[in-house]
Amino acid sequence: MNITPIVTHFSNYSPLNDSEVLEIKSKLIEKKVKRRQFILQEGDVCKHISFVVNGCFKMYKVDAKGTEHNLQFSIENGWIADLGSFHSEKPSELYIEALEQSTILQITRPDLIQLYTNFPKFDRIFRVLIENAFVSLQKRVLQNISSTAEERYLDFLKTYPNLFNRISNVQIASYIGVTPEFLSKIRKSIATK
Amino acid sequence: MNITPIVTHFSNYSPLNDSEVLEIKSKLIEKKVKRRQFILQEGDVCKHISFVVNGCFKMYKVDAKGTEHNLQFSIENGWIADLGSFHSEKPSELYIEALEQSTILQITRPDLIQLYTNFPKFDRIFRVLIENAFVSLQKRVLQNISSTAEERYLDFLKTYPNLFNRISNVQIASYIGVTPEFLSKIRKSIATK
DNA sequence: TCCTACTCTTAACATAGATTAACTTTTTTT
DNA sequence: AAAAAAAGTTAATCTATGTTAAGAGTAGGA
Repeated sequence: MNITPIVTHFSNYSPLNDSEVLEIKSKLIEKKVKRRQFILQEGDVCKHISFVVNGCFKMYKVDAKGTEHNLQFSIENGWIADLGSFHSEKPSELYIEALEQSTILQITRPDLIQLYTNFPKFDRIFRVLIENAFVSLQKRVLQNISSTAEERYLDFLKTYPNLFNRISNVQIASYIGVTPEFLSKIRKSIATK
Repeated sequence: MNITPIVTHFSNYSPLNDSEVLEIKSKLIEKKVKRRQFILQEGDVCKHISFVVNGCFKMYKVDAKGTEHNLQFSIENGWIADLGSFHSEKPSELYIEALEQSTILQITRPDLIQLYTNFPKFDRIFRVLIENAFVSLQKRVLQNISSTAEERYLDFLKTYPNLFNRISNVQIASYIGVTPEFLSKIRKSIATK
């Protein structure tokens, strides 16, 4: 199990010493996930937070009509979990599915709590991580209530330049909250400008 | 300066000992704010996070057309700040304005960092606080991309029962992302069901 | 207490985006 | 390589929501 990516990731927030690296290593579970495979399904409790070593995931909700709505994508060096379910230990309403063959490193809730207790530094690291995620989400909420679909699409391309050439427009449409047909119309309109 | 409300608030996450209470006390700035007064305006760096002792605030963005879009409300025992600006120390694009005569307790960034350093417990407390805020925001994003305006309005009433009888429908409309005129239509349609 | 500014509602008309369905192209699986 | 599945596009039609404008009700500040 190669834990270099996650150690490097944490070190960007706060350098780790040897005992911290050992502790982390003892708590990580490596998992290989095939394209289209789920690591969380509606009704299950989210038992792990997952760090993406390589590959790509989407987290989404399926509404009453059966339509998927993408809440989040994660690629290399990102995290993915239904944090609400993970902390409340209640069944999730979300799915997490691999869009590509992927490798992840998972931590369970008891292990994460132990980690926080033994090394308060991880409280700090995860506080900063989640603060950043929170700020990004706020930006997305603002955009959802104030921008047109075209603006949201253009902003998506700008904000996630490493993602848009890797996932289908169907997935992007679901993320920005329009139908694939309408996104197609938007793309045509942009192209002919 | 009465700091009981904020001490009680923190104690809900993790009990504070005497030295922690003293440290907090030394860092808090009490501020009385009149209705319609701003504690943050576009272009200014957000210098404080503010705990609401009593009163009510809205945080919003003004778009190119001059329309306001409400990102967040905060009442008693809530926090309000543009966390992005606060941490990056870059100018904010947001306004924070009192909807009622209010009292707040503010902490500056240097003081907060000192607090984290002296008492790692606050890393923990704020990590949990922000995790909860993050989960709520995720729910809002999902709703924005998957629900109708009527569903979002009904959910607002359910989620914030202490707020809807305290603020105008104009403010609610701006929060759920519709015009006041359309919210009026929704309310009529609900009433005649 | 009055005045002014805001809030709420209604209605006619306009538009962004959804729906349905059909078809072609590309990607994935076997 | 073939078959199957998914992605992308187009167009016609429909619907949720926006816009503009006007009037009545309410509340906050002087």
